[in-house]
Amino acid sequence: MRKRQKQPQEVVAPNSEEGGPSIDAIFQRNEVRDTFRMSFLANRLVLPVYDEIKRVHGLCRGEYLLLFCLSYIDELTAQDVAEVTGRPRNSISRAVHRMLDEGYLTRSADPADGRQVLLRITPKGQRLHIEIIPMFVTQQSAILSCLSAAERSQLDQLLSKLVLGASQ
Amino acid sequence: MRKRQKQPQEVVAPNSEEGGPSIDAIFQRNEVRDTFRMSFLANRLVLPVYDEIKRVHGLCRGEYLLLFCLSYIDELTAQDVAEVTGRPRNSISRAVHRMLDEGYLTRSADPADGRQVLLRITPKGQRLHIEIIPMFVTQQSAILSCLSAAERSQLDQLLSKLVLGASQ
DNA sequence: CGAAACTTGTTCCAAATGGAACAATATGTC
DNA sequence: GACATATTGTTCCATTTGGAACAAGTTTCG
Repeated sequence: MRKRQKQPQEVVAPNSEEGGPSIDAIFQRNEVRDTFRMSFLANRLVLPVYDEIKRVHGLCRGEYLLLFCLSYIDELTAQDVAEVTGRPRNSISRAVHRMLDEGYLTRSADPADGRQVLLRITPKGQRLHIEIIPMFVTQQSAILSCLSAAERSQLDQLLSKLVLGASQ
Repeated sequence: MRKRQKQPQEVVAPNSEEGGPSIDAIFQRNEVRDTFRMSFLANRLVLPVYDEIKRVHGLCRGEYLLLFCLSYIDELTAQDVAEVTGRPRNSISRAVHRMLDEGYLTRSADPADGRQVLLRITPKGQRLHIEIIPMFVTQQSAILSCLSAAERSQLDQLLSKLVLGASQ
């Protein structure tokens, strides 16, 4: 009988339980295995945490990504964040206003360019970031726990190389 | 001056151009590097192709994922697809109706269980899949082109292991 | 059998998302 | 300087998305 638990994830999951269709076929026997396994893993890493962030703190993904960026770089414009996160500018704009209202951000006109507005994280925003980041750490550790230290370092190097190559 | 091209991507991109904030900081110096690099890569692999699919064929991501699943497994219920793709059932339901209207799918009552409906891909759906898949292949090749054959095989093994571990 | 509990697919609704057009400012070129 | 062009942030609107409730069918277990 079909009797599997729902798993929050994207694309495809291997499924070894009897009774269901042999879903491994999707993962094993397709032309773009790497693409869909990567997508699957990314979503496993990230989606449960975004759900939790929304549940606990009421922030949607775009809003948290804004906070995340500003946690590592002192000062950014909305345009910077749009480029960095790859989201359209209007989404950033919305997120900025929401985060301003909540007091997680400050905004100041750029004296050098009247079009731009400089964004900075507030102490309140930093506290929120510090509260949230452990969720990602936990999730990442769980997913990576099946790798040995050597394998993890391999993965680290491969990801570096790929990200560098992909962002030219 | 800030003069970078917009790149379609998620989360964060390293940015080596002078003038902008040193965005590498986000990628290099954070506690969940692997998570965000993986997310970045997944989106680089997948988003431009989904955009193209929508532009050319008018299918949204959920609709294409449905087609994708049925291309590799003969017969699935909506519930199966929901589990496999990790999307909520109502999204699948919508996608199924849309794809039925377009003639990419067929539906037949399951004689063994009156609640379920069995989905199958049509020849028209298969033709569409065959037309789309090369886009993913091209994109994946481009992203992986910076790895040697040995590194690609390393990556393959690591992804297998991770996916297996992540889907228990 | 029959009542409670569960599963499947659907509809309804509210939120998130992204494209397009827009006003304000900057830049480039003559 | 003046005009065309580009950039930034915003608003508007249509689409996508996901949670919650629901009806119909199935299973469990007394």
